[in-house]
Formats: sequence, C-alpha cells, structure tokens
Amino acid sequence: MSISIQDIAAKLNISTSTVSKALNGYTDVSVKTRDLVMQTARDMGYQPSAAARNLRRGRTDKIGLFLNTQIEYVSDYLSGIIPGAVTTSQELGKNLLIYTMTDNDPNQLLKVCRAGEIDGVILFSTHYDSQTIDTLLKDNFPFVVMGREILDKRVSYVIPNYYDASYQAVKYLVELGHKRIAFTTRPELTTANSARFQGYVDALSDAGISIDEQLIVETKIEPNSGVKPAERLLATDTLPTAIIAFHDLIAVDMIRVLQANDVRVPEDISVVGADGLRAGFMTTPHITTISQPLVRIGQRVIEIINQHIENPDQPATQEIVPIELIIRQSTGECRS
Amino acid sequence: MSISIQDIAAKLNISTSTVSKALNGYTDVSVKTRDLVMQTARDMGYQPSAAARNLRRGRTDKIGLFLNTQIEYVSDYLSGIIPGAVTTSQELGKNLLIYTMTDNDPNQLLKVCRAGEIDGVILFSTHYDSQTIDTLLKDNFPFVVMGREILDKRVSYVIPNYYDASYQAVKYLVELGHKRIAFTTRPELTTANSARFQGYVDALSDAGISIDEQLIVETKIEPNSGVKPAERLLATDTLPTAIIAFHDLIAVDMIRVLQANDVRVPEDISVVGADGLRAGFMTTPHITTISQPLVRIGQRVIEIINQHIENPDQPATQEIVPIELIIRQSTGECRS
DNA sequence: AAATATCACGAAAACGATTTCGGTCAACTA
DNA sequence: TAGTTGACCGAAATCGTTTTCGTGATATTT
Repeated sequence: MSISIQDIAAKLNISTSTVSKALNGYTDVSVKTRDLVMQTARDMGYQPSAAARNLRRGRTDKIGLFLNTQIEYVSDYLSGIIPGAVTTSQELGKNLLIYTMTDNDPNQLLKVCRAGEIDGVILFSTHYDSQTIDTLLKDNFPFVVMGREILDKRVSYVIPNYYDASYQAVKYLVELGHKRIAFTTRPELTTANSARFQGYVDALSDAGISIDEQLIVETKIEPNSGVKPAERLLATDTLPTAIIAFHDLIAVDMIRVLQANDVRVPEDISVVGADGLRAGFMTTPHITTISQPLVRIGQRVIEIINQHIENPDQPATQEIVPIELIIRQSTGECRS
Repeated sequence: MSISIQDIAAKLNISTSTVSKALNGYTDVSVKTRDLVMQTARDMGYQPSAAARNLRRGRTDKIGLFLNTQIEYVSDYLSGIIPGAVTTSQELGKNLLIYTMTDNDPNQLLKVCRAGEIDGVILFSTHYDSQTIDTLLKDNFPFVVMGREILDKRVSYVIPNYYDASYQAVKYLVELGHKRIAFTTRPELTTANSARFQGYVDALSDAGISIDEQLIVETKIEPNSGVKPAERLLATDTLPTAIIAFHDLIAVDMIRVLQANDVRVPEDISVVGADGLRAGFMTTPHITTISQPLVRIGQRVIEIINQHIENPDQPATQEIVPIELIIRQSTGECRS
C-alpha cells in the first residue's frame, strides 16, 4: 500500500480537502499550511493515485497507438514512430499506450475507447476500416489516422508527402540530365500509390518529357521483389538511365541484378530508393533515397491528437509532412 | 458520458450490486436476471470504466516498458521488441505502456510505479542505475531488466546469449577450416562485451587455436566505425582468413574497405556480422550473421513480468535466450 | 410445525482523489 | 456597535466499480 492523501491529512491533523487543495495550488489555503503539506508529501514519498485521479477527472492523460494491421508490415516504421511519439507525449504530459489488433476485431478499439482507458487514439493502419472510423466520429472520440489519407474532411491524418517524394526524385534526376526515368509502382490501388505515381507523371510533364509506358513496372514488396522489375527493364529496347524504386529494399534488389549484368550504378544507371530506412547505408554504393521523416510523423501525430483532446471543437487537421531527398552514391550525371 | 452500471440497474429496476455480480459471474444471482443483465449490457453498449475498476481492484493490468537510455541506441531494437511485447501482453490480458527517461531523471520511473499506473515495469537500459533497482526491490515492485545482465540474484533479466553468439560464430568458422579469426570488440566494459569476448576465447581454445592479439581490434559503434578496424587488419603481417564483427553495421563497413583493397569476401576473407537486423540483407554479399531473437526477447520479458505480477512470491528468473546463426553469403571455406 | 439451509438480492462501505458549498473567525467599514 | 468582507478550512458529494454482509423469501430437513 502506498501513501494516500489521507495519510498526510492524518499526520498533520487537517482535512483531506485541505491537503488536496494545497497540493493542487488552490488559493484558499494559507501559505504556511501549503508549504507544510508540500513538505510532508515529499517526505512521505506521496504520489497521487492515477486510478483515483482518472476516475474523478474523467480522463487518463493517455494516448493509444493502435497497430491496426499486420505487425510485420508496420514493424519497420516502429523504430522511428515510437521514439517520436513517446517523447512528444511525455513533453505534453501524456503517456503512450500501444495496442495491436488481434484477430482483426474492430470492436477491440471501441472497447478500449469506451472503457476510458485512453483520451484519444492514433490509428496506424493500411486497410481502410470505414466502420471503425464512423463509430469514432459518432462517439466524438478524438483520433488521428497515421500514414493513410482519409477523404472525409472530419478526420485528421498525417501522411508523408508521397506526391512530392516522386516529384523531387524526378526533378533531381532531370537536373542531372536524365530523360529516360523508370518508375516502380505497387499493385495496390491506394491513395498513397496513386499520389506517388502522379508526382512522377507531373514532374516529367513539367520537364517536358513524355511518358514511356515501358519504363513503368509493377511489383509487390517482399523478399527479392526487385529482381523481376530489373530484369524487365534490362529487356527493354533501350535501357533507362535512371530508376526510381518505391522502397529501398526494391532498390537494393535492382542494383544487385543490374550489377550482375555488368550495368554499373551510378555510372550507367542512377537508382533512387525510398523510405530512408537504415538499410540504404549498407549497400555499395549507398543508395540515394527519399526519406520519410518517421520521427517527425510520430511527433506531429501526437501533437494533433493532443489538440483534439484539449479542445474537442478543434477542426480536423490534415497534415502532409515534407519528405527529404538524401543524396548518396547511387545517383549521378546522365552520360548517354 | 458513457453507460455505467447504474444505468443498467436503473433500467432494470435492480441494484447496482446485482448488475455487477451478474456481469462478473457471481453465483448468488439467478440465471434469469443474469441473462437479462448481460443482454441489456450488450444492447446499451456498456463497457466497464477502467479507472473505476483500477481504483477498486488496486491494479491496472498494464505493463510499463521503460526506455532508460538514449533513444537513438534502442530504436533499432524497437521494431522487434515492441511487436513481441505488445502481442504477448494482449494475449495475457494486459496492455503495454511506453515510457522514456527524459532528462535522465531516475525518479520518473519511481513516480510512475508509485502512482499505480502500471503493475510492473520492464527496464530497457544500457547503463546500470543501481539506485533505481534498489528502490524497486525495496518497494517490492515487479520489474524485469532487458538486454543487460544484473548480478543481484533477486532481479530478473532477459538477455541474448552473447557468449554463445561468439562461440558459435568461431565454431562455424573453424569448421570451415579457418584458423586466423579476427574479432572486433567494443571499448565499454560491460558484461555483454566481456561475455562476447569470452565466447571467442573459449571457442578458439576448445579448437586448439591460440589467440593472436593482433587479430583483436577495438571500435565504437557509430557511422563508418568499421573502417579503422578493417584498415588495421589489412596492415597486419598476415591477413586473417575470417572476421567476426559485433554488429552488422561494422561488418558492412569492413567488407567495403576489404573490397576496396581487392580482398574478396568470402573468397579471401569470411565475415560474420551480428544482430541480424534488416540491414544484412542489403549488402553484396549478404552477410552471415548472429541474430538476436528480438521478438522472442520481447515476448519472454512480458511473460516473466506477468508471472511476477500474478504471483509476487515468484523467485527471479534469469533467462538467456538462444541466438541464431544465420548463414548467408559472406562466409565460406578457408582457402589459404 | 419448528428449525435450518439455500437462494436471490440490496444496502453500504470501500478504493483515493477532486471540488462545491458552507462555516468560523478575525479584521475592517460605516 | 452592527454589519460586511475576506481568509482559511472542513464536510460531504462525486467518479464507477467491487465486495462484504445482512435480509427476506423459499425450500429443505427434523
């Protein structure tokens, strides 16, 4: 059993209300007793009971982070998201609670919210579960979606600037003199993927370069999934002089295949990866990449949910955080 | 406001105690009213208040994970630890709360524990803070240390088998015919580092190979910190035929330097890395590595803290989880 | 038929804080 | 001197559960 407010009250022969008020900075308590209470609280090692406080105040000062997807997929992002989210939470006086959706049961999330375990929730998800979002909206429960764009204007989300990622990559390559720029896409029809593609299209268009369908290759993300696209590009009439991969792992695979076919990187072909995970450092050459600011995303997502919690009337904010082009060794001037 | 037990009681014209008992499977309530209560609870979307329950029961069913170190250092491990810990927690009916030590204030941890925010805590730390551990022991508060060995027999910890990691690496290389096996160490005098070194020494000794001081090189872990050790080895009288690096990032640096000096991997020198992070996949060749079972560690740490919570008299358990040698492309038969 | 056991339920006391509403006593104003 | 003000404090309600204990009503036993 730990020390409660009543223990302090008993020791000082005053009421619990006075103790509470002294501790919480109320004005109707004399300086003398306030100091006395403060001091004995310190001496006795008093720490207010979180449960009692939560019950009375009707809030927990806790934020939930819900990993609403296959854990293997999100795990790569955790190393950036978690540090960003947890430090920002604590700076705001909140704590971070991690949940994962077991058995893909959408009710789990609602239970947690309705039980008052958290004041707000962050959804880190890849698949759109409109029912959950509808219910959260109806319950008027604060939430922010991370990493996915939601078209409903009432919901807040934070995503990296997928569009600009491709746009900047193309722009950078064009500045290096490249004109035949290949692009890899994922088969899933998500807003993220189409934004990525649109950035590519617009950047080429702005540079006055027409699109060559042959240079657009599709692939999933799994081990060695960059191999096939590389082989397909090698089979084209004239090789591209640059390639944009949507993920560093794809880029790595492609570079390996290219090198095995005596195509040098970056001398013959420049390669740009994406996501900026640790991985890009490991290759020879180091991969030029478009980095997602994971820590920043974790940070912003917490700041936004905090605003919603503190001010329930806050309108939804859709935030697109800037990406960063990290130039390393896998890109260079176009020579052909 | 959400639905409380009193709302159900009022609707059914019965007392709150009966409702509570019906919901919690007490026997002194008739089957009829129990079913009725259950049904209306479902209909009204009732969810028990976590705060009230915590207050009354004196427990939260929450486990804290305390990142008591520089966040950059631990972040690499988060992608495995968190998924392991969070899924296991939920399987045990608990939730996971993430904290980080801001300003390196050891009191923060104690505050959280004494406030009853969590039932137990996991310390993920690199530096030994004996005072915190002493206080936790004195408070009789359940805790488990992760990734670091604590000599006090009263404390539970989970560590990967650092000793065996080196031992297995050497053994594997010896089986490939290698005799001149270099070893990289970190300058810090931690139990982990000395265990790693001892495994190297013992394995060589068991193989009847004497130790060559020239082959033992020291380096910190930071960008490009594998470069110097590689250069030093290149400057020795006779090159080693194999190298054991204590981290994949070091291995990558070393391979790069070796290749730049026309030393082929694995034809001329075999290289073994460690930690088995995503990174090892990215290089050419892929790095043979000694993998830490991060997910497993996250899982075990939760299972152990759970035992301590459920049964406070549980003696401390020190667990050394087996490592795994992942053979990829950077190692081969000794040719010289 | 009287005594006892069983069943089903409710009253009420916790758990530990916050917060409203008065109440006492001194000092001050008119 | 009577009335007003303000400073300081305490009683008590409240948050929503859990859990003990007591109490009728019914059923079972002698």
